[in-house]
Amino acid sequence: MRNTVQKTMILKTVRSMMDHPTADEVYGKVISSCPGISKGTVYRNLNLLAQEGEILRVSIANAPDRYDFTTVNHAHCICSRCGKVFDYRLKRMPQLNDSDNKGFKAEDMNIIVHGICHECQMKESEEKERS
Amino acid sequence: MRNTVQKTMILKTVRSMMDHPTADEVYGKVISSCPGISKGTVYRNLNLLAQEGEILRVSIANAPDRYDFTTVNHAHCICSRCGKVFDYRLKRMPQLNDSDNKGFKAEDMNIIVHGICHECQMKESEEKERS
DNA sequence: CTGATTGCAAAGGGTTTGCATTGGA
DNA sequence: TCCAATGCAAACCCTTTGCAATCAG
Repeated sequence: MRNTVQKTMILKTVRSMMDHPTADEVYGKVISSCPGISKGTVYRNLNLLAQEGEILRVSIANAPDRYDFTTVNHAHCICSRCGKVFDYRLKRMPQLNDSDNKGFKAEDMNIIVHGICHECQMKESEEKERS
Repeated sequence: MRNTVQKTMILKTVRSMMDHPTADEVYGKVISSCPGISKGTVYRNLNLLAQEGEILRVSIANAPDRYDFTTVNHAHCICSRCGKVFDYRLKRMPQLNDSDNKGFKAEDMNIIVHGICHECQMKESEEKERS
């Protein structure tokens, strides 16, 4: 496992982006500090960094994966209109319990809430008023 | 909205499969009662049926979508080894609450637990013994 | 009749992978 | 030196889509 310029810059870039960027968005930003870097390298290193526990990969069905500088597990929500992803605050995170689940050994839990973000709700009611 | 033979058979097939089949698995089964049906039709009708609320589409990151004859929302777990999907029983489903989340209007929640199923755990310990 | 639905095949998006080349330790 | 990491492009998987033909209402 080597420390390449590319890997270092990718990690630094993800840590500077607080808005759950996609691999493509990370690529778009890292290319300025690391010209000529390839998309494949970005994908490879994001995966490596996630495996090493440096960043969190947030997989969302029917949408590109996101990367999160925070590695503590928490719920996310995604807006069905604009596709933006936010942290979602739950009163309590549900507990994993293997005993009720036929010996399934749980290791990780992903919670994704689908809905409409505040901004898109505003836009929507504006559009309704106009018509 | 028409009632075609294909749509009827697809619904009947999903209702007969209790193991969270993928679109491809539904196709593999429906083709015997409906020879010559195309994969596109299966995808299209699974989507329609999910929209109509007849079945539940379970989207899982980095894995093909599954279809569930039960439409009440519940958590699922997927085995990282064999890819099988099961229902996952939680002590309590977390509550959606818009008030803590900057006006995000939550509509739906997906919970996926990743881990190893009982069968694969058994296989794994067998393999360890053998070596 | 007529437009919704089909079969087919091609396109699509996001991600991974094979390979020759490069470069860190 | 030597193998891990890179850049590039092609392959990959799952799903959707465009189109002419078909068929249910």
